[in-house]
Amino acid sequence: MSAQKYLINLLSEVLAQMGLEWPEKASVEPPREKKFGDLACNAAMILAKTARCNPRDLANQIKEHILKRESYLESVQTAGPGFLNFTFKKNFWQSIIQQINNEKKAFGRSGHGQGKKVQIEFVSANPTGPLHIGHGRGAAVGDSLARIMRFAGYEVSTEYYLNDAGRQMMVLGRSAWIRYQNICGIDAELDEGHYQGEYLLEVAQAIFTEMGRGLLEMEESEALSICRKTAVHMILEGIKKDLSDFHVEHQVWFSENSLIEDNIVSDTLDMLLEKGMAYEHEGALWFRSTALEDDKDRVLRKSDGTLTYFASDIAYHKNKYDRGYDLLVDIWGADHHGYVPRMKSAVAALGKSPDSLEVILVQLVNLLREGKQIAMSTRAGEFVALRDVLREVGRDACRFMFLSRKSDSHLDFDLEMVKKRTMDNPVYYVQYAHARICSLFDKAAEKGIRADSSFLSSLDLLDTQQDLDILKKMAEFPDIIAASARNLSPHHLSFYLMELAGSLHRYYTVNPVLTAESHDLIRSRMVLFMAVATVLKNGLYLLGVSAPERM
RNA sequence: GCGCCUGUAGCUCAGUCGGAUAGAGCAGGAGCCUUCUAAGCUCUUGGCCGGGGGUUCGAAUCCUCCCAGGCGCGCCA
Repeated sequence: MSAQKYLINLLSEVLAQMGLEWPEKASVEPPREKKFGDLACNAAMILAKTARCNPRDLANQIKEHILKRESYLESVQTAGPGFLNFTFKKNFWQSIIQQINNEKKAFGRSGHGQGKKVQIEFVSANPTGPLHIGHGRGAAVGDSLARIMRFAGYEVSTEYYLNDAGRQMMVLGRSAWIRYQNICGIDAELDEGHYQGEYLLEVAQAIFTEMGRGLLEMEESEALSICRKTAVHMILEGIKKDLSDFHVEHQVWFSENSLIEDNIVSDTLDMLLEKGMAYEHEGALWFRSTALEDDKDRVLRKSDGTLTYFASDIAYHKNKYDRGYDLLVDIWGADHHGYVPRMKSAVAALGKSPDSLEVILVQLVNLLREGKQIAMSTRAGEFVALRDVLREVGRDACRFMFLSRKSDSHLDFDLEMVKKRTMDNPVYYVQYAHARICSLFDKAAEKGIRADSSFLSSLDLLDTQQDLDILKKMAEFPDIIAASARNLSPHHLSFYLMELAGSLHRYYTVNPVLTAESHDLIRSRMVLFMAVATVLKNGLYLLGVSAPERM
């Protein structure tokens, strides 16, 4: 059991004895300064009003009650305006090693999510070109969040929504068609509305290789259809490869077209009409979003009869709910933030709580090289592709960088910096801690020293301040996972891993392991290191970053 | 004009449900390898938490007004 839970249970019992209840708002957390002990609680200050006495007196009463009991606590102190500061016995912390050793890969798992069914939809870039660096950030956040939430006891499914319907696809087909005609020596020009990217040249080349000049003989509509389908297929394959190279998994690929073909969109629109949430006006169909959270009504079907993306987006979200998810997480580029109110309105119109849709807005990535901005313009086709960045800086560094920031803060991504092996680029700091431990175990094996669970008996030798620092840090891991899941914030985990790696590096520098003064101490430190390696590896896995055994 | 996000050390950023004297890395300064990986460690300099008001035992955190930067406000996608 975690120290936090242990204390909350203990305090709840004691408070009950005193005729008080554990206040939900109270917190049990590590205090800023070590001299205040392992964990601090503010319950006395919160309860002071209802108990009608001053916080310090109340804290003292609670303390007296606790001291009458048998517990893992070494000391209880009151301090400041009414904090209760707790210090645990050393064996409480030492036992974390046994727990890690028992649970191994599962250490850090919890039932925090209570099996809640969650769907995370992310990337969902239109299949009109390769993924760029901004998509990469969303991909890293979504994939890691899925891993973290699964670990924290949620039932998570990941999904990519494929916009394979609508005008954009037509434009894409025409752009490829023009490229194809160019290859055939026909004078046709891309205009501003077309996709300019070089990758369409590859698409056109592929068609030419397959069909020769055959398309020129066809009706234009047929040729366009071939161009469109080939382009979408090839681009989609590229996107899938980019994602798998980035170790990003989407369990479901959901086609917008299928929503239309299966009449899910039209059924949804009918339902909105029935509920009075949609109305006809000037030949178009409108969604009455002002009745809910939006500041103006939105068009669902244009007067020319075509659907807006919003119409299929509503149908798509309805379909998600119909599949039984309790929580929908959408990860969008921050430039789409204006859609949040209308989407929340749509959710409400579907009869669901707006809180059952969480939109994570991922800020755009500012790509730099040695501090100088690299210009990016999607329209001109001059964006920097994710695959190029991966090739240059590597998957691990790229993912860790994306996951070391709050997703809604702007990210300066300096290519030269991300390649550096310094603390500007902490991924190596964390991985190095893991590699150091593995290397040490190789050395131990050479010397014929082995350490396994049979050495867990001498853990009481791990009693220095540095031992305890590292033990307490490891004990935090399950709570960090749960908090990252609850806040939909993978970056908490990145910062945690940097701290744990720091504890390990400090420990390593000062405390010899294989040349420690006694056999028991050697083994104790080895099992300590084994536990640290496990936690680092589990944490890195959740970030989608490798834990190398050698560097 | 309206709305959303951001503003914390020279730089890049953490700061969870409002908690104690605001943190980390980098950069600057001073040290540490005959010893398990120096991609490391130790010490140190550096702050009006954008600004003003408010809420309370207590505010970087909540409310309000202002300032600066980014983004969005279409029968576009």
